[in-house]
Amino acid sequence: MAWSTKELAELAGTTVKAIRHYHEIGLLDEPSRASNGYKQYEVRHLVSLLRITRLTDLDMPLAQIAAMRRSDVDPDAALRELDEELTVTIARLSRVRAELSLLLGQQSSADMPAGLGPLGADLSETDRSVLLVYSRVFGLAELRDLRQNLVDMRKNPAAGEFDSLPPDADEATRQTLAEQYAPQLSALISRYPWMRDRGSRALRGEAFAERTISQAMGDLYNPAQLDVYDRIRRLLQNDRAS
Amino acid sequence: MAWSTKELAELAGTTVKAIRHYHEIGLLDEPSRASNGYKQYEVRHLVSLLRITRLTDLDMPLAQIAAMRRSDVDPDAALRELDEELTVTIARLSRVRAELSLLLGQQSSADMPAGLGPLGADLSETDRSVLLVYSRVFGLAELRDLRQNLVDMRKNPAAGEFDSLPPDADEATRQTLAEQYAPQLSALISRYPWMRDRGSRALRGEAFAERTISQAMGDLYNPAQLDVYDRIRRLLQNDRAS
DNA sequence: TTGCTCCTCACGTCACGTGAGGTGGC
DNA sequence: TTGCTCCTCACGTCACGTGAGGTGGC
Repeated sequence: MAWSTKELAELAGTTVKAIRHYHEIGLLDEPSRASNGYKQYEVRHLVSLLRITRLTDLDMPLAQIAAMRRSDVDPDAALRELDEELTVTIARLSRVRAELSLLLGQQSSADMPAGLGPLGADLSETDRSVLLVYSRVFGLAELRDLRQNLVDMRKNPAAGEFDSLPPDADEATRQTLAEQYAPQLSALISRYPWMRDRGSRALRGEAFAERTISQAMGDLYNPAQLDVYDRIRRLLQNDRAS
Repeated sequence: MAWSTKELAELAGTTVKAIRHYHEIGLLDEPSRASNGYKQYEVRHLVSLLRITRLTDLDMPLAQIAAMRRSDVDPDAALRELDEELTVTIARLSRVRAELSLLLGQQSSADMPAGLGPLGADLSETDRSVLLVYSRVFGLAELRDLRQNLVDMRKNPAAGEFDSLPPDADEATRQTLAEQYAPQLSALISRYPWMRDRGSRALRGEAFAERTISQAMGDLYNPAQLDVYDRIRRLLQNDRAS
């Protein structure tokens, strides 16, 4: 006339396997057995099980339920702790939802740094990669300036040629490209003066930022393109020197 | 000059072990190795990894991220699905918090059925067990009536004697006890008429409710106490018959 | 030589779920 | 005999974490 495992599970609104699991970890006493080995649950097991399911419904870990049973822990303190964790979790999930709705509402692609909002469709894949790398070493404010930079540079008439520049482009071509970009970059640096010593804005130290960025450029641009950057840099230095 | 696993982890705000895990499940390509076997990560790995961490931060399962990568799934649909799950989760956690604050604020003990609020301190452990069992086969409204019943019966002058009734109590004692309880129970049944055919209120069928309750009583009361209940029942039947 | 970093197994965690294979009751 | 229930392993799931034991660079 006692309850079977399945009946107990039904009564408690849980599963047979959950009950067996509670037995395994010693959280729930095993009942006596019938002659055929079937478990015979009594009210005391249902009472224990209901306490467990109630607390697991509150997202309390089984280990903590066990601790409460051994009275290692003040029940009230455990519940308060649970409540604090819930507050944190809910806050996090709400932030996640907010970010999701940003991603969904606008066309901001998922492989752009968070916080930049939409825009990025006007950039090449290389540009987006550059932005992503920069996002790991600079703050959001710097990132916005850099994105604007990249967008403006897209509009340079030489942009197409730079993108498709073959690795073995000859010197004249590289120099011409550099000269086409130099005035624009000069203007950009005047507009965003911090770029002159961007190291000071680096989040994790100047050395790390420089290493990270130079490696990224080595990955993203071919030798000819890198040389164009180098030539631009020298042109701007001469500019300031004169 | 490439990034080490640790550097990549730092850049992406994750751990070395997470990266290795993504390699294992084929979610992130392995980079080429240096002569000493060290991994050499490039920008493309950082870009891939950042997409992964961004989506895991949104609580997207890795399997789904993989599906998105294989373009098995529409990214937007995946994000919307995520959003729906978040809505559900947040709602659940908020309900949990509400229940927690009930448990904390009032002195409602954790081994009472949920929804009954406080009160229960006036009941014996046996009574609380009875209520718990009833809570699995009756609705909340019935449960409230039953609790009131138990509280009222606590006030019966014979309550103490019933609780400590020895299993081998003689017949006269049992009969006297039954007669002390009968009028009160009679009044209670008039007050809550549904109790006369409680089976019709059972949530999961009358047979199940009857079996559950009779087994619970067998567990909770000794033979003498059960006999008292039986005698009360007969007294009430005679009452109605006359 | 010492301390630090990188590597690869292999096993652990959490709360169960999912078969596999066998037995008992009607 | 058939179908249903119960039982016990043993392994799987999810997203990694935690050592163990070995090697390389300075």
